[in-house]
Amino acid sequence: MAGAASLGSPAGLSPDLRTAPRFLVPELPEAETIARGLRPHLPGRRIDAVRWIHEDVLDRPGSEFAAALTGTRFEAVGRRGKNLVLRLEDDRRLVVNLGMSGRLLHRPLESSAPPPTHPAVRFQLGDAAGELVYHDVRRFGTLAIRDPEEWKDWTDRLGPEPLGPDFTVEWLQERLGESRMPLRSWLLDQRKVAGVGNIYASEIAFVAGIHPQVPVREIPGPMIPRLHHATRQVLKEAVDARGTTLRDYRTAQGWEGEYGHQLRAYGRAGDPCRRCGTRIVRIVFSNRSAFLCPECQQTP
DNA sequence: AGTGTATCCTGCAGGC
DNA sequence: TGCCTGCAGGATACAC
Repeated sequence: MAGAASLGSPAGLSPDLRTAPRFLVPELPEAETIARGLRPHLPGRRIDAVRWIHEDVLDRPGSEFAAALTGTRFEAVGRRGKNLVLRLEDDRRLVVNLGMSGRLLHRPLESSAPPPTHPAVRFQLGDAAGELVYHDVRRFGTLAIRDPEEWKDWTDRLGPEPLGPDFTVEWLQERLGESRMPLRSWLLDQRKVAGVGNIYASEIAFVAGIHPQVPVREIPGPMIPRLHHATRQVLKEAVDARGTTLRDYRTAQGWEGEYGHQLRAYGRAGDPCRRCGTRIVRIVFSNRSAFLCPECQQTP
């Protein structure tokens, strides 16, 4: 199985289903969407009990994990790159990396929503506030408790937030000049920039009009503001759309994101480029698919 | 410095 | 109908 067919589907499905990616990749917009969904519910809530269904997502034995959190209150809900950061009242953080299929959802005590199919960890909240459920089909996600020093070390190792003030054209220009990595690989490296995964990397390269395999130091200077703008634009649009619609992905309230319909390149192999009509191509490098328009994204 | 491979895990498409 | 295989991906470790 190669090319378009690997992300396509049998004839007979609607065009939307045929072209929309159907694999979960929670990236910055999905994490942001979940954070926004949890923010009204978690701050101030006490963790009354922690039950683990799948210990393998925890950073320590389940009993230790539960003991470390029980009785503590959530203070704030944040995000760092693709990770959710739940700050506790004692300044520790519960850092949730969603991996490939993780999601974090709040369930009120009397919820009419169907129960989660693959719960991995459940946090029972005090004051009849229901529960916080970490749900993860594939369990590539991780939940780590970090004290303030560990948190600082961890967050310092990540690159800047692409939607934050440190991600500037000047910074980008300087960093790109230091590396021979292909653009897609560079964007995926969380130490360079935090929050971009395989879906949005293809989208960003498309919007910027740059081939994903171009070594970043060879990107012409005049293209760098365009890449900077494309990065922000794609991520902002996706945040506004509440993430990409993917089979496994749901927001904290159980909604589906809308960005899947707006994808320009990812998952569209064989379909016409929305800009020029040329067929979108799927290539594989570094063991991952990238999607591009061979006309719009010629190597500079 | 960068690439490729394997690992964790599950669902699902496709072949038979 | 169902079994089997391959594939998808984030992060990481490791060999080259």
